[in-house]
Amino acid sequence: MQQIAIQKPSLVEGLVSRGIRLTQQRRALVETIQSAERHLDAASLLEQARKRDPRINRATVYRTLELLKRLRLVDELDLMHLQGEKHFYEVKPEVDHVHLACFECGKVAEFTSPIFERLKVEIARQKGFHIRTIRLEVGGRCSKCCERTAGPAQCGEEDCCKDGGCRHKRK
Amino acid sequence: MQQIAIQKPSLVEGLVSRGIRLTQQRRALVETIQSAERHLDAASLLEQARKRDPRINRATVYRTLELLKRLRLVDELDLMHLQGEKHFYEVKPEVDHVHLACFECGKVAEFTSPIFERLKVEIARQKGFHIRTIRLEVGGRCSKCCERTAGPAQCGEEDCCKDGGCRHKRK
DNA sequence: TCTCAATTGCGAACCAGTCGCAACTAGTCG
DNA sequence: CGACTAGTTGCGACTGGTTCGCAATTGAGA
Repeated sequence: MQQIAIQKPSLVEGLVSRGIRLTQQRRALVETIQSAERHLDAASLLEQARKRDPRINRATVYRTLELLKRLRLVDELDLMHLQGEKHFYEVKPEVDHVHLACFECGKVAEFTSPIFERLKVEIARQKGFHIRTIRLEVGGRCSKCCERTAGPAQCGEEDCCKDGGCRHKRK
Repeated sequence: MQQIAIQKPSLVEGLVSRGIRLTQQRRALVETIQSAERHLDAASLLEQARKRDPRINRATVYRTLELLKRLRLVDELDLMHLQGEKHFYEVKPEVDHVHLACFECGKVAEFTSPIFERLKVEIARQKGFHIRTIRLEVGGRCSKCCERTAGPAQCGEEDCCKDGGCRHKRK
């Protein structure tokens, strides 16, 4: 039996099926997001997308992201402000997942769990809240960094790092 | 039997016990956060704190918040960008809670659940991730708004609001 | 009370994101 | 196929939250 990779929903299709005009720029942006290997912020999205179509403007990036968010085709992330205030984007997955951001090495891991799904159900039921978007982000120290440095502060800040990392510039 | 209110940890104490210098400005800021009835952003925190000590400067607000975050005495929230890009702050509670932001009426509700606690344990165990901070935010439509307007879009945007609200300016 | 590292105020700078408007274009209709 | 037009884009100025460098001030230990 062949292993079938989890298919991300097609953004182009998502736009066309809603009757949204598919411009050259939107196509380039959307294809870039779709094929990205990591979470892109607006600036790197622009940079990447310009390889497909150099005419794209910064404002168009933001307008397109706004559109995609509104249509719930992409999710917006903060990744615990690992890299300043900017936002990151990913194709909205079939199943919501947790983002685990390591303050030490900067890696971002993803995690799905039936318990997360149960939590969503409980929120909806107990509070009568209709969930449109949900964002669960965790900041701390990943397993590798826990092993590698099992104690002392990495950043030189007092009272910091010792139990899970920090976001200071390294000294 | 007397009902005992859940006590928020004291920020002043938290600073003093760590040997952090307690300036007039910090005291005013910290007392303001502690006694706030709603989630404050940096600007309203400044405004409120100036009633206690008018000398406080904007930069000091940000520097103090940075300090409090680093010491894990306060949590930083986005509240799903309900009101633009600014951040909100609250005294870090004994038990982590979910923030439910209604895109319709703008109210923010809080929610604690044993399932949330179990999820944290599972993240730590399954991924070997040491959690430093966790932030679970939900955007959508609260129960009152679901009752009040059981269907049509509120914002005038097409393909929007109909199942959970949006963040558009109302037309 | 003296001392000095830590903290503050000030104002300029930064940077992600937004806006108004004229020019352009995707997709429809004749 | 070519004209039409609502929707989209590029441009560049702007906004608003946040940060920074530096000189002046201050809390708290000696």
